[in-house]
Amino acid sequence: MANAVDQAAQLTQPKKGVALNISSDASPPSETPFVGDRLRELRHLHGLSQRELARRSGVTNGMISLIEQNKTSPSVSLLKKVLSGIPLSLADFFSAVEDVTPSPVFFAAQQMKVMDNGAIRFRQLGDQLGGRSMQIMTETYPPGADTGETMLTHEAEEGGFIIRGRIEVTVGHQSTVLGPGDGYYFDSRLPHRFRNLGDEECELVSACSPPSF
Amino acid sequence: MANAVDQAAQLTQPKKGVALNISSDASPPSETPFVGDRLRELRHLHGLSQRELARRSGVTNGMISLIEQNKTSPSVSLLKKVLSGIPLSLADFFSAVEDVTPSPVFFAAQQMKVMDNGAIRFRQLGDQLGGRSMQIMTETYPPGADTGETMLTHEAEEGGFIIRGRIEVTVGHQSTVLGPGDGYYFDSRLPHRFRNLGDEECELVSACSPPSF
DNA sequence: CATCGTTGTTTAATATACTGAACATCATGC
DNA sequence: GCATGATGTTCAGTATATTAAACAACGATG
Repeated sequence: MANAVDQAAQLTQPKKGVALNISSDASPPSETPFVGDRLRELRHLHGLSQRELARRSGVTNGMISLIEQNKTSPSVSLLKKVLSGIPLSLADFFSAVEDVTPSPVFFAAQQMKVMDNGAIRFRQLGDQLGGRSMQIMTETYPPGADTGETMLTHEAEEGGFIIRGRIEVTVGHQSTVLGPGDGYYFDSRLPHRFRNLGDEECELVSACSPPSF
Repeated sequence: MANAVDQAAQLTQPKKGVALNISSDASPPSETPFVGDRLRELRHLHGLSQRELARRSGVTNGMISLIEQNKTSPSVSLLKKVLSGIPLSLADFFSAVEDVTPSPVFFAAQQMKVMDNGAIRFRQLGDQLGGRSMQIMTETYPPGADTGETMLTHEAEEGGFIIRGRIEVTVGHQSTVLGPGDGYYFDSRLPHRFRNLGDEECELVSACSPPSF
């Protein structure tokens, strides 16, 4: 397949030593410039200095500097050593070329999205979950609260821990009453239902992957 | 900080080729042996000879031979040239065969796997998580408990809610103290650390997708 | 101000990657 | 038998990657 292109490419082979222009005046004998760019980005993302990464990986800081400036193309062997200090696999290093800055963000504290079902109260971790792989919530069921039978069409898994109170969990045709410290885990496509049969409030922490809404 | 350690470390630096400890005797100092293996496999898969691949990629056949015997670790730049003759991207070359085996099953109640870090106690939801997409746990940190800096090489996301007590969460170079009702969410590849700085036990519910261990 | 302790960059020396050309084998054909 | 042409390997020479140590610049001490 497509060897006309290949033949054309051969014509452009830089012959070598004779025509070497490199070290003369300017700078860049560089190839694969994305390598240095990505390394620098990753290093910053992890809050490491060149020397700190050097110490962790057993590579000299000068080498890391040269790589990041694309003044040299590291051997696979050395690059692997460098990445071991982050740490990151070669596969991830090269695969995430497009994945440069998207989802991986950190946040904490109480950026919660509170939703209300009339009876049941949800506090979702993070007010927007675009691009995330999980949806984590606390769910509070007053006495008598009932989700009714819930069905999801898309593929997901769901689980959680009971924090306080008791609640009846029904999945498929199995039914159990769970209390503090108990947990559940099931395929979201199965019909499921949560009911607080007791006379005290029930709270649980749940996680769903991928997010359901 | 701590340069006595650094000085000590310098003493142990393997000076160079002389002190090579790696392989036995005959074999050269090869690292990343999978590179040569994978290249040879791919070349055969495409029905190419070393010389044919050399011609297409503009790299000498001798070099390809050396790489495939793991007698040298090619520069990223050269490896890219070689792969362009197949053709194949660096990302595809390094992307390992990650088998995704989905088998979402249902279970409930208290089939917990309790683990112990010496200080920190984990209660994992479900005693086996083969094929599951999430790992859900309660984690209990006694006063003073500290995970140390934790890093993961594989791609994952992680989040949780604080149930009781307070805990310091550090992700990348950001740090926050969280209390009951607070939560966190981050990319697991970022270095992270949990420390209980207070004098009362801290409990939280966490979820990780995909499971980390 | 001087003196650390960081940071990233650069430079001479050296180890090693890389080339070009040879070597070694195994086929095929005459 | 000696060719010719394919294969993969090895070798000397050269270009380049890599090291160790210096340099330059910024902040925080005191």
